[in-house]
Amino acid sequence: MSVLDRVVGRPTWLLSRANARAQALLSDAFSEFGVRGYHFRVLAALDQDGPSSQAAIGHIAGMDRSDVTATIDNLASWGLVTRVLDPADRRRNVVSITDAGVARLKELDATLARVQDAVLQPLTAQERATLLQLLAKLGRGF
Amino acid sequence: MSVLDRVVGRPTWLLSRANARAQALLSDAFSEFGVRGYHFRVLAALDQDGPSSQAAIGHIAGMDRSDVTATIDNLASWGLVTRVLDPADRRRNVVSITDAGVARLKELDATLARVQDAVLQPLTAQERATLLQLLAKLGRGF
DNA sequence: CTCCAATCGTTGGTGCGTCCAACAATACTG
DNA sequence: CAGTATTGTTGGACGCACCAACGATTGGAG
Repeated sequence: MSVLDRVVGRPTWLLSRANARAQALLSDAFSEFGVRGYHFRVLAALDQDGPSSQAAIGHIAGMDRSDVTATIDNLASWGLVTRVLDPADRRRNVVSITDAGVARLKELDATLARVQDAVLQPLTAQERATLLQLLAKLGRGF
Repeated sequence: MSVLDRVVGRPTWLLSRANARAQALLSDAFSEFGVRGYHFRVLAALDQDGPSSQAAIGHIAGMDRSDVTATIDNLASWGLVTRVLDPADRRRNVVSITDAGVARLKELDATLARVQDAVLQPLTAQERATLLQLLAKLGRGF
């Protein structure tokens, strides 16, 4: 027995276990590209909304501004995004995804899709739909 | 729109959101006692199995030995557990929960139960049962 | 009985995701 | 113009989970 009777079966425990497993699969898959969740989220935000300020990226991707800064430091050093001062508002940077960034994002997208499938693998199609619906209900009220 | 179309609805995202919400409720509730999840898990392990070595606690509670050490440092300094060298095997410590520890655990147990309810509050009884069952399936294969 | 392998506790470090406080530079408002 | 707000950056923190190394100790193989 590897876990406590008092804890096993508790919703908070089951949620954290299931999430831990999903995140492990995800970060494993992403690590093959030397990338973390933050990198993907920023790339996806840029692909979706086009060139944006870092504050806008943070808002869209649900990240703190300071974390956006660090993440873009990485992405820029890898040539996946460019960061230039906004001439119209010199407080802002205009961050844009590069061709290499789009290509990498495409790979990450495919990887992400595979991970979703691996995560849900123990469930039938019916169960998957039910689970997602219930999780969505649980998520509202953040 | 606060989140990415590409991410919302994805199982990994929903899981992490739902889990984040649950953990936030939990750590909020525990923080009123100045306690974290590790403290609860160690106290619960000791209450369940009686005086144990730190290695046994780690095994039962699913924690790394090093984290057990740090957690017991805290609990001992708060008077919730005692740690004495095992005369029968001087590599081991025998860790025991104190009366104060039992009392604290009782409070934490009640708190934990309230949190479970708060987490599941958006769901009907039927939905709760279904969710727990599906999460359990997902958790297997850790 | 000796030597080697295994175990225990401890220290110190890594990683990820999340969050906060402070600061200088710049923009906007009254 | 004065004061307020926003932006990016830096540096730090937290919680949970891991890992590597070390000395001390024990147990087993020969």
